Amino acid sequence: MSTAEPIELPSQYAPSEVEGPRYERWEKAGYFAADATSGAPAFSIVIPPPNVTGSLHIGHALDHTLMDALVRRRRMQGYNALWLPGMDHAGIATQNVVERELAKEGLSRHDLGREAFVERVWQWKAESGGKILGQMRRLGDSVDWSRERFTMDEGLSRAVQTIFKRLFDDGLIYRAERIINWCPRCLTALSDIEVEHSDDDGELVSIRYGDGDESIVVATTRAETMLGDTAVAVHPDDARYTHLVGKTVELPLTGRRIPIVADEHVDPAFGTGAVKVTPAHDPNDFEIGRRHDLPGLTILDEHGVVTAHGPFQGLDRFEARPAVVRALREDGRIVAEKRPYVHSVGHCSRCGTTVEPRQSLQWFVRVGPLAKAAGDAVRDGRVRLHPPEMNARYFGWVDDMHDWCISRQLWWGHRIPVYYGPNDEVVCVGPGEQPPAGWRQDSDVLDTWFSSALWPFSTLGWPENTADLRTFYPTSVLVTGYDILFFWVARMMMFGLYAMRGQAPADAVPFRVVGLHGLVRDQFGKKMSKSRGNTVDPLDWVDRFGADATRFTLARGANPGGDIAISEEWAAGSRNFCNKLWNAVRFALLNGARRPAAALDPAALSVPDRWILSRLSAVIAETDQLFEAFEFAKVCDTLYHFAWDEVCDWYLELAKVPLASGDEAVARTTRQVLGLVLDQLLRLLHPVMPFVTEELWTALTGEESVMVAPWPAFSLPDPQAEAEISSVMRLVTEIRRFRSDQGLRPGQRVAARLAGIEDSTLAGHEEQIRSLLRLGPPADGFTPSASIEVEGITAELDVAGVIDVAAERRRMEKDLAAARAEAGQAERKLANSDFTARAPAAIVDKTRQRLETAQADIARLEQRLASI
RNA sequence: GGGCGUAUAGCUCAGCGGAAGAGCGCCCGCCUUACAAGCGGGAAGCCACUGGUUCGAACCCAGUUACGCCCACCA
Repeated sequence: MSTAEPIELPSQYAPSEVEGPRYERWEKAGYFAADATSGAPAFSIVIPPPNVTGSLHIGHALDHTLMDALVRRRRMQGYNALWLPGMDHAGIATQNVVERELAKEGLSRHDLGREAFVERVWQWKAESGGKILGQMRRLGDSVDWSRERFTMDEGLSRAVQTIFKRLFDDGLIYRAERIINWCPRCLTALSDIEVEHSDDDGELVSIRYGDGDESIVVATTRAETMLGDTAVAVHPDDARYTHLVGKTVELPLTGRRIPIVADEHVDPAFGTGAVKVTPAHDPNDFEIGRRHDLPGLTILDEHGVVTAHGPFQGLDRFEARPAVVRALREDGRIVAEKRPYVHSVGHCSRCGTTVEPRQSLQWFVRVGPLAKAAGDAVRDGRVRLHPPEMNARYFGWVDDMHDWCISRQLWWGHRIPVYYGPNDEVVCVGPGEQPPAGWRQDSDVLDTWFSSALWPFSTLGWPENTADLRTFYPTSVLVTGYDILFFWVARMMMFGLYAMRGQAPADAVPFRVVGLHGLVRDQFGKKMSKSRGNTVDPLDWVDRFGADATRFTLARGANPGGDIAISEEWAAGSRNFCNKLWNAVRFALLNGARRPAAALDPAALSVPDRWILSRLSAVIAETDQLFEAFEFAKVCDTLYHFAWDEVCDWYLELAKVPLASGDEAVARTTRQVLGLVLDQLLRLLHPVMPFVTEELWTALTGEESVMVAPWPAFSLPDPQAEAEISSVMRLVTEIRRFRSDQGLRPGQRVAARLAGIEDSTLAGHEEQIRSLLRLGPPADGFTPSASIEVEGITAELDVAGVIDVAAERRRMEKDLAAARAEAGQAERKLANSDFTARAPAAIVDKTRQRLETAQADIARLEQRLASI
């Protein structure tokens, strides 16, 4: 009720006392849980599953803030909102962690054996995995814990096996001998996206193969691979070498003779125009080898150590390289060396080891038709990317995708459901099926991304036709950083469209909208990295500034697709904003304001009331529109300025007069409006700042939770009140400026007369203007010694003896110069007949008004300058 | 080697065809009874450069320069 007793809050907001208990209460109340049987429209988001080995970093904090804001808003809007949490088993990463643990005990995974090792990983997961889930609670993530999933759990494993079988039966999964990226440390194949390229220093050596007229010079940065050369290739049209094509040359150090072949792939303009061909250790050479039926000679084992080549046997590839060069030099074979030679080198994204291209037998997904469908879904608008500028990148990727190597020589992961018979027969086994007795299963596991590609539907129960799947698929939005648009988003698109293709075409997509945000960077826009020492631990911020401040800082920087620069100062600013809200509500409660129980009586509203309600209406509409457009930064900015600049700086100050007036009817209305405005504001802010809004809103309303309060839909526009209050603001600001310029103490009461106000639109606002400016009434002996004129009202102040005439003159001269410039500009424009004839009438009118205002200012200032 | 993006106040960024904006920082003055995590006032920008389109350009077009990112099997 609006007549409630005053409540006094502490003068500062203490997040740490609020956040833990509030989260627990929400969870216990079941507010996070979605309902598959609800008739309400569904809204669903699946979390990008963090690695089970991971902990919350600032990028997650951003991601989660945005998702939580979307979900919380939808929930308040009455949607059946689901935010589904879970984790990724993170094949290589997790296996590495557990292997490192074993190493401390002096063991390797081979000492345990496969079964025991996998058991050990599960044990590790139970004990130390999922740290990040606890951290999500600290952030305030409103996820449905009852639906938490893990990519290796039983249901998801069934989904993996099911889709593998389908793809296999459709001929979209095949096994082939190919050159793949091999990590000699992790001892597994890697897909292209698990390889990171960097420009490294190397050495380019030119080597002469053969002798005399029958010799040819090739260049390489990987000299050791010459041991595996099985040909030299030249361009078919290269006249320099036509006499050699079809002949053989002696390969130095080996005594082998290798053929010279002609192949279109060779660029005759590059180097000598001759290329050494190592089919087993280079993807291009592999293709050349296939075209010319050349044997592949593997010279490195899985550790990258040279096998069976005389003096080089047993040398690591990086030891073998200089050793081979040395031997060639002694043999007089090196014709040129270039060092350093910068070239692009691939590294394992997990451990940084230089990747070795290696010929081996692996499983692949034939991506052609899948990628085509993934591209089409965006092209025809079934899936929209936000911001749309990301389309080009997306198409660039899906339209030119190479087949995906999905087998990994690891133990932790989904084992490939293929069995081999005694005579190498192959069978792919679906869920529930039994392989023929005695057949052995493929020893490889699947790429982690294979299971995460199923995430939007495997988590909802697919391949069963569950209520969750029917209700929440396709998911509404996918929120993630643009950096994994290709890694993950494109793959979910491929598999989602494939697995769900039985549904209506529009409903097979895994999500309808992809909201892409940028990377979190430091205050200078630099990438965060441990080596730079500029990383931010979001939990440290949660501890020091509160979860809301951390979230607000991130959301406030989140322009669509753009990177986000943050620093501690920004977090402190957000914390200050929390405190500002706290104190605004504190003020309201001290004055007995509460959210009104009944509708307001429009007739009782004062102009300031009508103004703030009108502004509130506009802000609600704007917030809605910005949320729909994923304009999180602008949502935050809009609400920040409304709360601080309008509600606190002006409305609360204006409200002090009626609250102190002693007129109970007037005070009651003000309390009601104050209660209403704060109630609505807190609801608007709740998606981004859940904790402080909850604490304040429950105090203000006495109700259970703002989480389940309806989203604002209030509208009471009042242009007349807005115009009046903006006049008040101009007058007050102008007088404040005068006082400040004149060095008058803000607290000092100055007697003033507001001449002309009785006849102006501001007639009813005199008391408030006096209150805002601490102006006293003109008493006996009042002698105006300075005057400020704004909008036809002349404020005469009795400041004799205090006023600095020179300062005042300077100020007026400055204003005058500005007014003259303004008038001149407008005049010139209006003198241009092209402008008056061709510009829209509204623009011309506006310019005319500008001119008139400026001219009036000039006249006024000139007169006052003359009289001062 | 391809593709994309960005250049606006000291810093980080909005604005994207009709009078240059925000946050932080900076300067001046204030403990004014919600808040000093605060209040009031203020300074600060040839909107990268050069041309073009337009009555009008920070905004559209072309070129230049400088950064940044993504993709790529160049020996």
